[in-house]
Amino acid sequence: MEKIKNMEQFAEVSGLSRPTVSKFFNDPDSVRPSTRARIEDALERFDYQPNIYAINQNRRLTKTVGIVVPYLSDPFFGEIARVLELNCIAAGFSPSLFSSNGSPEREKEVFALLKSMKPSGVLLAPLGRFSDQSAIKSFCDEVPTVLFDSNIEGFGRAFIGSDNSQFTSLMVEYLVRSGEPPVFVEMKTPPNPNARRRRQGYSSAMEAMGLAPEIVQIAGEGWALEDIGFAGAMDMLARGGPAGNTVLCSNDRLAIGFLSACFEKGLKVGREPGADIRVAGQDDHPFSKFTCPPLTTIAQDYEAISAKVLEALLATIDEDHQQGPRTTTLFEGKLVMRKSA
Amino acid sequence: MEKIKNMEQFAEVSGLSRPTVSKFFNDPDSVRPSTRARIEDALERFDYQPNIYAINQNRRLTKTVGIVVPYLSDPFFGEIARVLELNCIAAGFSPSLFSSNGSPEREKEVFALLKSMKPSGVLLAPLGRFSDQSAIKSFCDEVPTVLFDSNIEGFGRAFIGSDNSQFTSLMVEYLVRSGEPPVFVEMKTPPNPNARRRRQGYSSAMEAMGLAPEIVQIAGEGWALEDIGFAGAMDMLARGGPAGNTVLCSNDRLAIGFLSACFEKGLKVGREPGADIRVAGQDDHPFSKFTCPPLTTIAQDYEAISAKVLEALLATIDEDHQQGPRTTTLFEGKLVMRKSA
DNA sequence: CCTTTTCATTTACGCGCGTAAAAAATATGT
DNA sequence: ACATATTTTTTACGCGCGTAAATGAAAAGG
Repeated sequence: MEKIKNMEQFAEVSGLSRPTVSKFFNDPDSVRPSTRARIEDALERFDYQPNIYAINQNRRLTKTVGIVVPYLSDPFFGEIARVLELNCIAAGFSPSLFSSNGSPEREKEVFALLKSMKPSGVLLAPLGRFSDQSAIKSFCDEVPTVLFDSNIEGFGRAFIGSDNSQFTSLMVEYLVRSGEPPVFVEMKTPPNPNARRRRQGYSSAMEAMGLAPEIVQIAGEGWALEDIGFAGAMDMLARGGPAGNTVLCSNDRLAIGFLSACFEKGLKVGREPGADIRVAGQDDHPFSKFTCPPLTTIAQDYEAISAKVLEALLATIDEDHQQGPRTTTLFEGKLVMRKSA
Repeated sequence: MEKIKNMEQFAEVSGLSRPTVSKFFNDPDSVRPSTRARIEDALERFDYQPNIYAINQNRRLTKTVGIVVPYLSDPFFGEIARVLELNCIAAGFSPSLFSSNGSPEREKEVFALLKSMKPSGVLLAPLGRFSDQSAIKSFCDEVPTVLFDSNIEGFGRAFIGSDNSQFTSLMVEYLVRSGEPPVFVEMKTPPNPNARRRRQGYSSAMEAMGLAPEIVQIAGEGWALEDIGFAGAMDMLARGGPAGNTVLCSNDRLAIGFLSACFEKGLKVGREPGADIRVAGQDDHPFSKFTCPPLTTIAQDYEAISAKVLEALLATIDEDHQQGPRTTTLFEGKLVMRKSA
């Protein structure tokens, strides 16, 4: 199979003019079916693909979509990045994936990179509390950005996420109905703003039921949430355990660490008569199904969220001239009853 | 801060000529310190960054490095991708991350994309058995590629991975020394070639100790390894369990599913006197530390592997003219004794 | 102070493609 | 078969930058 180095040559071997071929690559349906067939035929016989750099240089906007997640080795973000990538491809875009790696500096570098890529749009899950707010602001002003997972009020053209207070109150309701009211366990300095809403959701749900909220804030920095949950739980258990026999963790990863600590201490986790403690989480982390016992949690609908994220991006790309108002979409969680609570 | 749209204008405001500025951006040290200072000063006052597409169009090779992993929501690959990304940046490259998503078609698409990106090199963890071999071959011929995790003999300029048979024999030795000899549990049709070497390592280690290897192959396709491990274990346990009280899983993810099934069946896992069964894995998956009980496994040295991967890439980039022979580097695993076996 | 070396500037071309306008060819309807 | 609408070709320009060669200016050395 012969190598062809530019569109000029390819046009020649396919017996057409370069502008026609160019038109084909921008949209195969924009040329006559017979012409299209000739090009596709030539594509079989010759090895050619247009130079993406030359293409993108002349387009004001490229067909690229940036996807930015705060931490790639967190399976939650790995999974949502995977689904977003698939959706982008299906929509005819070329996704470009970045991880901030938990570092605000890296997040800013990614912004600079993305700006220079002139993407059609960016799907951004910001670091949250640690993000350089002004950097995010100026980025969102320049590039059509849809925020997900972690909201920063007023930034970006849309936010799609979970209704965190609904998550928590749903779980609190279930836990209270089926046993003792839960103690809420969270990090003292959580890296992301969802945690705050979950705490608030917990407090108001408890108060609405005439119960006194009880919150335990455990120490620790960074993204090793399981370690933090484990250490926090060991600490709590060493001090006589939580007040009551039920714990609601701010997220599944903390809960996974908590469960591990319970096992270490020989506590039987679950809702059966002989059990010592109930532990619940939130997020339906990919691994929650396999903890021992399997973790009762609130499920985020990954597919629905990422579908909506892309929908929002497409919407903002279309109406780019007459910008509509910023929209916020919150998905409700579903209770996933497993054996831990 | 004024916006500047091209290098011409930027050269003007910094009082230099465009070629000089161009030289600076290619290597800040290639211009006189005083000139460098003037440019960096102008960079503070004006908002300008060169158009990456125009830059890359004229370079034969870009400063990009492609990273391809088979499945991004697998925390193992998430973690190794994260570390590789960091190393690339440190080496002055701009990493571009792709996931094959478990699909050979997607893998080929990624190859096409990468070819058109003219990267300096590519770090590739192929899908393995399902990969289109000829596609990988032609890709490796065209782009300097370093394979990792999963080897395909003869392809790429180097392979860096784990010494899988060492992993297994190390674990077999430990298990035999500390209790009954293990039954080996693996998928009937594992997606990746490491599994085969682990099976072989198991067999030869057992035979070397005068023991009869016993292999259980469980059914299942795809990348939901925990589910497959769980179902396989449930099946085995329903049929009276493995021959003996010790199970060595081909990898940690299967083991995690296996542990979950044991819990479901009320079996006590561990090496203490009262335990029913011992379960071990391989890989030291990020979550193995938090299973109940924590999983005894063989640790891969992520940092060492990814450092070596990048080193190999840099080597092949330098000597691009006089290609040395393909090198293979295998890292030994370390036994991580936790409580499951 | 003058020569040599180093660095910067000028000039000019090319990369591979988008894209616009006008002319030519082809398809469509009657 | 003709007029009209659609598609394709021709021609021509521009994008932002790399890069090479020749010239000019500044730094270094004696």
